[in-house]
Amino acid sequence: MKKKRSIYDVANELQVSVTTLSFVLNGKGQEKRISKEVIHKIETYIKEIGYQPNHLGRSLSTGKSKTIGMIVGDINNPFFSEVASGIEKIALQAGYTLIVASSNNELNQMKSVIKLLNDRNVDGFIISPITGIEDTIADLRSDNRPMVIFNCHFPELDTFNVVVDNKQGAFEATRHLYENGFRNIGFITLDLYSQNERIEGYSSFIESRHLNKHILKLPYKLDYEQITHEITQFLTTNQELDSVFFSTNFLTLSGLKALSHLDGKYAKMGIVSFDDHLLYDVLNPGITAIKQPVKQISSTIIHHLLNMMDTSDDKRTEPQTIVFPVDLIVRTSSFRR
Amino acid sequence: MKKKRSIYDVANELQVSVTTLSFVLNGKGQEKRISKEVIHKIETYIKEIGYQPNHLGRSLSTGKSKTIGMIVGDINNPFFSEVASGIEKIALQAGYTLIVASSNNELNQMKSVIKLLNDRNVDGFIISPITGIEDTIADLRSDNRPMVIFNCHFPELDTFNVVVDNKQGAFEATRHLYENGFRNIGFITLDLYSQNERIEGYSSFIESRHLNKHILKLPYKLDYEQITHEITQFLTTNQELDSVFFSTNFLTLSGLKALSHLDGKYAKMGIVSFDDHLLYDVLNPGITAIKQPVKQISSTIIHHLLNMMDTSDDKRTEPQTIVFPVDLIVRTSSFRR
DNA sequence: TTGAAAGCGCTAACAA
DNA sequence: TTGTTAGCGCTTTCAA
Repeated sequence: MKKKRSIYDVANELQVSVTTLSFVLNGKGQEKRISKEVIHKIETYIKEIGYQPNHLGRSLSTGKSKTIGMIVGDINNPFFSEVASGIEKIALQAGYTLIVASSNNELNQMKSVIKLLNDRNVDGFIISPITGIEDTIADLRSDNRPMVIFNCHFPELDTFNVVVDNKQGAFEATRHLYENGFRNIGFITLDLYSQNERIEGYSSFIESRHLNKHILKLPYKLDYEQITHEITQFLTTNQELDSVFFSTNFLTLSGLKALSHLDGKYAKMGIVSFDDHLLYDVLNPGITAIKQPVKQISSTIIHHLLNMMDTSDDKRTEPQTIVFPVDLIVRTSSFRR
Repeated sequence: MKKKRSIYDVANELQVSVTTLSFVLNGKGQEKRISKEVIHKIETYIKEIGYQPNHLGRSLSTGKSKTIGMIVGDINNPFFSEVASGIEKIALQAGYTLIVASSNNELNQMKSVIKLLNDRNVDGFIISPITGIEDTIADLRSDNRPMVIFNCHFPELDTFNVVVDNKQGAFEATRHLYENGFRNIGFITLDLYSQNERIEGYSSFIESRHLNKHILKLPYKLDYEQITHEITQFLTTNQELDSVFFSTNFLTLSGLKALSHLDGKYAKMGIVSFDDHLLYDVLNPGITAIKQPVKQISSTIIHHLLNMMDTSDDKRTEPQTIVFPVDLIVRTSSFRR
């Protein structure tokens, strides 16, 4: 691997000082009153030889790595991968590189990737948190690290959060089933912090109509087969159910699998899923879903983070929680068939 | 943000020299014959204050960033995200951070992210290439940069490649339809380099039985709606088709959508998809698919790359192409119904 | 308008 | 066995 030219080499070849060169390289030519000719000469030469300043040297010197660390539950989850790719795009344009790491919803894993990213001197964090990580976040926060929390948040921490109205979404999904004549609505969810508001939304509607709650809260670390098995159990032991509201995409898939294995009666169950999926449109019946505004979420996250990273510690945006409404995409699965 | 201790600060506090400290920090204590007590003292203190050497300083000094750059077509594609997360896991354990960037199948985008990653001093590349990128890859190659090519490859470049037997897979998928009685098999694919072998596989089988080819090659940059539209067109203008083989996951989704909009006759078409998907199992009929061995692919890629990065330029593994076989997962969509 | 040089944090050759 | 010190490539203060 051929060694790249350093700024000294280039300065030498150009017969200018490194200072001058550095100024021009950083677009401070005007500001520092470098002569037009010199600026031109430098720029031409740079382009010609394709010189690129070494990022590491620059980072070490400036203390900024121009890197953003993002921690999601699981990058294979379409919601996360879409948010991540939306963010990546804008980050790139702003000169930042995005490093995405998965926590797999495990506390230790999450702590260790935060540490890793920290050791890598990321300039900012984007985190989808899980229970138990509060302290770590509080530490980063008190250290004044630019950071945006998304997907769910801890109200007791004064962080900058971007979330959707999970409670309202779950409430409406449940109501939607109710309004279509379903009275025994089951709710299948995960034992994850991010699901709490959805549970609240469901419970809140059920209580408001004095219906019976049927909640299945699954450990988050089960695989597809196991979840399908658990759901099958749940459905068969709760014969009165006429409809189900799934709290995530993945659960819906397992749930549909489970339903398809059961007898005819189940083919008529009402179904709603939290999180939309391209395939829901293709299925028969089409699956009614709560859709999160992914584009808006990702763009809000990255713009605020960029803003925080550009601003000096003291006058950063106030901590706040931005809540996006969700959409109910009505398809046929939520109707009586 | 509080300033972190440097190695000098710590050396001072410990009353040892930076050299000693650096050696111990890098696990060279034994090798450099540092006394057991000193090693112990250092390790204890390090742990106590939670000191972590600055990565940038280290990288600048060693010339290794301990970072791997991966370029995929689109991180939202489940195939890529699964390969990426498999790689990330192993890379992390080996002390490497993975940066994943999407090319969106655009040449310029791909060139610019390769440049970006290069400027970021990544130690190795993992690339899913597209047409037109040959020269860039050849440059990296002649520069002796550790690199693994996957998904598809250019036989004329002597790179290290990890691919599946696309041709054989497509051949068998087509044969499978044939053996189930379908005689007018359409093939819907994309205008991407990575699809060429699949086209060959299809063509090869069709020719071997003297059947008629029906190929729809779509521009890769269409969105879901447009693709659905094009497929609908294709199906209605080729009334003789009794089955379709879709070249990618995403095409299958659009295709199913298109089929669902057409009249009853289409409900009986034979269907096979290249690339499996969790949902294929849930659909009715279940979609028969060619499944790539994702785990093996990702593990092979990263292990070989780690190996290349650990080895001095001259005695690296010979360039070679590792080809994995694919599996045909038979479900009901490929039977006469 | 330009140059010299210190410093960012770390590694490792060399000296002691 | 430990300490000194010269880089790694860049930014930026200070002086000219």
